[in-house]
Amino acid sequence: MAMNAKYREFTGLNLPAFEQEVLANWTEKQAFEKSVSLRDGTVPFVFYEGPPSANGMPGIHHVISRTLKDLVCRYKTMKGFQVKRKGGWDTHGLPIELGVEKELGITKEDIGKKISVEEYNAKCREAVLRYKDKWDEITKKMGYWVDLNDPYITFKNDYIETLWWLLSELYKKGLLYESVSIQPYSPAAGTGLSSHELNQPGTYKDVKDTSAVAMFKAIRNAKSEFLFKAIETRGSSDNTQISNVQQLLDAKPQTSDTFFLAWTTTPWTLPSNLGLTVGPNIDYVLVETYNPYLHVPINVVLAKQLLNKYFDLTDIDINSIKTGFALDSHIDTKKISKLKILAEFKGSDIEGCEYEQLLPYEANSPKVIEELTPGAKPFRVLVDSFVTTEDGTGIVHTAPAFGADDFKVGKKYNIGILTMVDRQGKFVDGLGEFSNRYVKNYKDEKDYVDVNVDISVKLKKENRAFKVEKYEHSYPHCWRTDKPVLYYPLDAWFIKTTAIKDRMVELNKTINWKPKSTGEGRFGNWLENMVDWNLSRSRYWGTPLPIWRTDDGEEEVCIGSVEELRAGARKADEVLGLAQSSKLTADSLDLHKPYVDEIILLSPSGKPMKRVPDLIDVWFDSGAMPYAQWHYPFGNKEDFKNAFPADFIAEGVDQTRGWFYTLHAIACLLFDSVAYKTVVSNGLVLDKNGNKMSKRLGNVVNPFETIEKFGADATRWYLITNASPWDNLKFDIEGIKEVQRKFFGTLYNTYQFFALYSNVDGFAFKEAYIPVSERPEIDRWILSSLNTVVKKVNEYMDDYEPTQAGRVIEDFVDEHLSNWYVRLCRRRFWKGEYEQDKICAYQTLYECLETITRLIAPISPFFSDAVFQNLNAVTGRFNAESVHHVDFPVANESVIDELLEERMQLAQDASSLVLSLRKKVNIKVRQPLQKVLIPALSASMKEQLQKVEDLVKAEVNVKEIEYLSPDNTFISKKIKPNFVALGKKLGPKMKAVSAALAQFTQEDIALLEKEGQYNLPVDGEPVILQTTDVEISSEDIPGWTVANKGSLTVAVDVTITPELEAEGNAREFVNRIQKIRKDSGFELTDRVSLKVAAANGMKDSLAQFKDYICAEILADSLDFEAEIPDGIQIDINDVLLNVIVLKKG
RNA sequence: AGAUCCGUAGCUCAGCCUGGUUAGAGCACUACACUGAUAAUGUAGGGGUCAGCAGUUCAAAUCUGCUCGGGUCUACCA
Repeated sequence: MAMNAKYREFTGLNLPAFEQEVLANWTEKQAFEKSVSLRDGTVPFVFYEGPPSANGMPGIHHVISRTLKDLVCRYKTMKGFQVKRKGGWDTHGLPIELGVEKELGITKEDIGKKISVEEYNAKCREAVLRYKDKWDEITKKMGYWVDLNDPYITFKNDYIETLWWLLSELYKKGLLYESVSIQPYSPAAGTGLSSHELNQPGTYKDVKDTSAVAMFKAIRNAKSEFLFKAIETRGSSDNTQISNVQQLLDAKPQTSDTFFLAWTTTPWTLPSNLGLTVGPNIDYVLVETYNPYLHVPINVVLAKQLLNKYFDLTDIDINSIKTGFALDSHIDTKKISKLKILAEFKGSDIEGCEYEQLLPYEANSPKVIEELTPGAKPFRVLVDSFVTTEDGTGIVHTAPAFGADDFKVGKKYNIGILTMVDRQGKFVDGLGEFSNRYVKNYKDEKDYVDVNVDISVKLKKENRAFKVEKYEHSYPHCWRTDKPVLYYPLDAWFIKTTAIKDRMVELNKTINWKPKSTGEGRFGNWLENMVDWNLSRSRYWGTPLPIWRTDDGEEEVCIGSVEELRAGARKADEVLGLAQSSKLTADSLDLHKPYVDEIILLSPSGKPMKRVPDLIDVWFDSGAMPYAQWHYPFGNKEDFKNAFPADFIAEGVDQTRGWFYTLHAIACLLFDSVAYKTVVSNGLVLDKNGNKMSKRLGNVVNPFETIEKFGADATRWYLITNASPWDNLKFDIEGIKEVQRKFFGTLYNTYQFFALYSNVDGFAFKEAYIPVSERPEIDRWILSSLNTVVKKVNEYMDDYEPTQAGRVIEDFVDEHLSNWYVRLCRRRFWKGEYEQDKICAYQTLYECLETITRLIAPISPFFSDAVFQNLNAVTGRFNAESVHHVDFPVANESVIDELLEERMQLAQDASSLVLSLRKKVNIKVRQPLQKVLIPALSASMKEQLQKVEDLVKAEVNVKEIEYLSPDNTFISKKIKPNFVALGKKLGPKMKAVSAALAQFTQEDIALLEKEGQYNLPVDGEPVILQTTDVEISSEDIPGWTVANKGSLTVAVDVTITPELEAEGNAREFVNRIQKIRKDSGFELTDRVSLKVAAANGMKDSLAQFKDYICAEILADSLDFEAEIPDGIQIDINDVLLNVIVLKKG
């Protein structure tokens, strides 16, 4: 390795420039590839790259999740693992289709008409990697190391073949099945809608619909007998609340007609009604009342909690209403004010009660129902927990075709299914006056008459409507046609994830979720409430479902490989006389539409089979990447085995039910394994005001600009340290600037400082490593702190807490290394000869810098490598080309000295206190003072302070420190309770004791200290206080200026004696001369001669400290002149004098 | 509607798990210092109903419940 003699020095901190240089260096040396290959033979650490879609531009939110992924991979590499990172691209799916349609100015309906499926898909394929260049660029510039030479691409035949294999495995296990599901459907557009489409802005609109409370007439039989009995006995009568009900009470039952009330906002679904659903634990009541439209007596059943929606119960507590309650008043005319409660019961009590069909026609006759669903038992009361008492009547009109819940409960009770609306959105034939009418105005008819109103009117007339009104609610609309969506039964293929739900829950518990709550809460709940995975998509650009079946649907096959397809096609060719094989050669093969749809296969009985038209959910594509990226099981079996499951994945929290779920589901289903052991879900990146970034708001941050302007490292450091990855990040450019200035600026300064003096002294770590124990206190201290930091950073990184790791490092660099170690040690670097102490200082600072570069390498890969390489170029301590090829620092526990770190904290606090006192009395630091007094509360405290005494004296410029022993009576003390200890002991007496302690005199405190305990009577009972029960600290030293922080108190003797003043003058003078040296552009080592014209007092001061002055300013001579006309005038403590500083030689 | 995260100084965040009496830091602002690291640094100052309410406790930013506000995901259902 080429060695440099000198450390490289820079003219300024320009992070982007650094980075370009480092990038070129990486490319040239193939640093990434080497970082992987250097770990050949070591334990692999498996990482999965969640494939981004390259049909859109990368945003700043991609930078954060990729930073997270990158830093973990870099860290693990430095920890000795081999971390391969195969990249990938997600290439299928709706966003791509939509993008293409927008570009071509077409809609879905035009596919197959204006443009062939073939052309359309070719366009999609083209669009898919449109921004790949931009992605590659951001990947490179942000320093994300991922292997993009051989990425997996989801549209490739090999990739799809693995998907087919997985699907065929599922099929073999009986986990892939076809069924009807209720999906959002747009009759106007003639297509099903995905949840994504339904979540487009503006699809949910507030609309006013005609809603009806329909009356379903109960049939008297064994199940419902108790209701009719209650009508005959008219309830148990005596719980009357309101008078004037004699009439009601005396009358015989006027009718036995009994109705279940059920509310709907879509009356058009009523002809398809097959059931009524009640909640098992909801309280229902049977009420005698009358029909508000026809004024005929009726009995109705509804949820008790919803009585007041229909009945005038002003000021009456519903819960107090019991059977027998009667009311006949006229308070609110809008509601019914005449009722009697005849019975009360739970929903489960009326399970199975039958009722008459509400709107019987030819098309929905029992005969038709039986034909559609043999054995179906419709028109019954069902029980399910989805029913609430939020709205309506607590009884849900159930039309299985038009609601997911309805479908589910209908299936449970086998009530059959009626779909009285066709795909155009109009009623089918055989529904009397409603036949062929559109259920919503789908065709923009000018004189459209709302069929829902007509249905309601009919119900009213027939004593089948209890209440009809306009109801405003939010309802989804098709984002393309703006027409209301309806939920409609469509054929779809499902994966039976519910079959292994328990196993998925169980395996999830073994996954390390960051943060934990996402795994337990969001993901855990999602698993608990899982439904089967609806795989089908009616689209064009995606992975085709590999199922072929005969026209009669009797025979079907699920193809699991290309070879199987070829064999099947050959067989079909032979028997059916086709020539398909040419479409299936390696060159011509394309497993997309329309090509695969053209392949005809042969059924076992010799019939042709066609592929079912569905594509599969793109989430299956990405969830299958652990297998498909290797083309498993068709090749690379070893690669797969070594890379499953993943040790670590990371994506945005929005992927919880996306990628995280599909990975988990497929792995559980087919491999009975988790797909990943640790998953980090990061939060969103918001703008600085906390708004979501969106193109519409124009608050999107361009990651290219950010990185070019501030550098990738500053951006990465900011993203990681500002907030935990899983918290949302309010992205503010100012924050990056701060990181740049504060963290990188400081580190850069520290390096520059080191390089400057090392180059002067020729330090190259050639000397033997000086044992830490032989180094000065402050060196041992910074090395102890450094190792403490190393220890913590390792712990945090192992725990996937990079934010904490970064903050610890940041704190060390700013507070300890720069603001204390370097500041206090500056003289050691530029004073004196190149001997032991100086070498100690160089070795110590070097070790700090070198260790820090390795610690920050995962988070800030560029700057760390630049500094590391510059250091290593001179010393050659590592045989490595890059910081990313070396090992991560491991803490040397033997160097960690907690007492030392503690006393240095004392020194820092003491110095800070003295400086603040100096400030208070306006004495500058350059003016020496004689003495500082510190009360030592214990022997150990005194010992601790003595060890750092010299540092404090130098830092605050005082001559001596004097300690006051604990038993002196000179200082006044204060006492306060040790709450933790006393609270446990005293409990409720705490307050009294606390108050008593506040009243303690100096004598009381002294007594307690002397005796070791104190008898304090509280409420007549004695309380014995031990010294450990209280905290005593010094407060004041009479006659001194004091300051304190915690238990540390310092006092300063502010008397300036003539000697001190003279020394102050001398130091002030040195300072001025140094400034002149610097201003004159002298080198650090230049020797000078000095001429001074000073007056009496000042002259004496300077003469007295002549040796000191000459040593400080590297002067060979200091001569006093009477007058120097052309000298430089300087001001020493308000005295003006002239000097001349001449460079020698 | 459900789940989940978040709410502490003008801004960005610690502290909360494990309750303890003056609630911290950085940035920004103001003033004063310092100066062979200088696009730095120190000291001091102002700035807080710890979102709100209730509870548990001798003691609550911290534990519990509810409410409000913001984000995300899921759902939208009579």
